[in-house]
Amino acid sequence: MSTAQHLRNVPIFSDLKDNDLNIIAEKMVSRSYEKGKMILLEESQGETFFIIKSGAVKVTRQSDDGREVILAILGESDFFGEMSLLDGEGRSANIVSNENSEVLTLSRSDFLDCLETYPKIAIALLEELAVRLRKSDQHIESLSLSDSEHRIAITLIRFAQELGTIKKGDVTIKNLPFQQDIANMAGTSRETVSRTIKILEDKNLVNKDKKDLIIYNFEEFRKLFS
Amino acid sequence: MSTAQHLRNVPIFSDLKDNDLNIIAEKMVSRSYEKGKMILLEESQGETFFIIKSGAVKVTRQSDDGREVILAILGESDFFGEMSLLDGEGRSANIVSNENSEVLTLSRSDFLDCLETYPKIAIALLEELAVRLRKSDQHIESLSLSDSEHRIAITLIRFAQELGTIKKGDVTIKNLPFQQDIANMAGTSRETVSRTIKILEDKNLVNKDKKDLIIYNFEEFRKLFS
DNA sequence: AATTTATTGTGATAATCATCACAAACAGTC
DNA sequence: GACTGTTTGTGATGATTATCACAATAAATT
Repeated sequence: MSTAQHLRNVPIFSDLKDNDLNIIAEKMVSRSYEKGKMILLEESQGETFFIIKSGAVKVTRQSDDGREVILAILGESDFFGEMSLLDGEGRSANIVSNENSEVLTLSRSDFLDCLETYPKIAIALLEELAVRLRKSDQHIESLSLSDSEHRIAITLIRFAQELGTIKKGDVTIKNLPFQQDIANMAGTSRETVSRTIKILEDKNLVNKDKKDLIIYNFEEFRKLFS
Repeated sequence: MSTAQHLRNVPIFSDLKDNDLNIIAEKMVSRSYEKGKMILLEESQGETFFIIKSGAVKVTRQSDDGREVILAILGESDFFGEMSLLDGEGRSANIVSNENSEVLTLSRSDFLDCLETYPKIAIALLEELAVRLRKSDQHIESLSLSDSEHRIAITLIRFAQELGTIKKGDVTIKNLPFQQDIANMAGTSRETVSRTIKILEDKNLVNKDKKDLIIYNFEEFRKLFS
C-alpha cells in the first residue's frame, strides 16, 4: 500500500483531496521498530509526528522506582507525538513498540505547516484530541472511584473496544495483553488482575482460553461496570 | 471591561486583530451563575462554548452513588464546553459554579465558524488541549502509582500553580478549597486529607492558617512529590 | 525433547486507607 | 451573643489490596 493510501485511513487526513494527500505523503518517512524498542523517550525533545502503519505501541509514564502506568495502547492508523509539537513542551510519556511496528514520520515543521495549510486537518485533530481527553477523564474517574474489580473490568472493556471482534453480542479479545500490562493500565497489581479475572470467570461474565478472552454479552457487561 | 477586552486575555483569542476580536465579541452573550449552581449537566447536549469572565467553576464527574471526582477547577479566562462541540458526543462532565461567576457564551455554530474562519484559533486551541491532556496524563499517573500523601501533595501543587502567589520561594494559596474538594481531586477521603495536611505541617513543609496554606520552598516541595 | 525463561496462579501477611462516629472549631444568621 | 449549620480533627475498626513467596503453566531456545 502506498503512503498516501495509508494516510487515507487516518481520520485526521481522510478529508483531504488526493492531490494534497500525495503532497503530504511525500514528506513522510517510513521507519520500523522491533518489539520492545523504545520509540520516544520521556524528557527528550519532541520533534516528530508519528503515524502507525502496522503494529502497536504502548504509551507509558514511569515513576522513579521503575513502576509504569500505561496510558494507552495505540494500533494501526493511530498517531502520536503531536503533543509536544503542539505546545512546545518536552515529551511527557514514553512510547514503546509493543510488537514489530512500522511507522510513518513527519518532521515538526512539516507537521505545523500542514496545520496552517489545511485547516481541516487542524479541526479533525481537535476532534481527536477531544476524544482522547474524554477517555482520560473516564480513566481518572475510574481510578478515583472504583475498586479494583471495576477498574480491571473497565480496562478489559477498553481492550474490547480497541482490539475486539463482536459475534452474537459476545466480544472476543484475541491476544489479550499480559496481566502486568493490564495491571499497569488499571492501576492495580498483577496478582489482583489474575485473581479478578478468575472471579469474573466464576461469575460467568468472561471466559479465558489461552491468550484469548471472551466477554459474554458485552453490552450487559459494560452496563455492569461503567 | 468590554467583551473584546476580556477575550484578549484568553490565550486562544489573543493572536487576533482587534477587528476580528470585535466581530466575535458581538456574538457572545454574557450570563451569570450563583455559587453552587449547575452550569452544565452531564449527559445533556453540548451546544455552547463558555469563557469565564469572573469567578471559578468545578469540572466534575459523578458516580451513580453520588461520589464525585473533580477533574479540574477553572478560573478567570479559562474556557470550557469545547469538547462536545468538537467531537459531537454528549457532555461527559458536569460544570458547577464554584463561586458567583460570570461567563461569556458562544453558540455551537458561531464557535465552529470561528475555527474555520480563523485557523489561528484552531491552532491555539490545539495547544491548549495538548496542555490539558498532559495534565490528565500526570493525574492518571499519580492516581495509579502514588500513595495518598503524594496524591494530596500533588493536588496542593496543582492549586499552588493555578491560584498561588510566590514570595521568596514560598507559595501561598489563599482560600484553599474545602478538604472534601481536595479529596475528590486526589482520589482519597476527606479524613485522609485532614490527617495528611497535618503530617505535612509536622514535617514543616507547609503551614496552614485558617483558609490559607503556605508551601515552604515550593521548588523543593515539588521535587519531593513529583 | 530437554532446558531455560516468561507468564500466570494462589496462599499468607501486612499496610494503607475508607468508613463510622463523634468532638471541636469556625462561619453565618437571628 | 446565642444558635445553627458547615467544615475540620481524630480515634477505632475493618476492608481492600499490595506485597512476598513460591508453585504451576506456558513459551521460547538449545
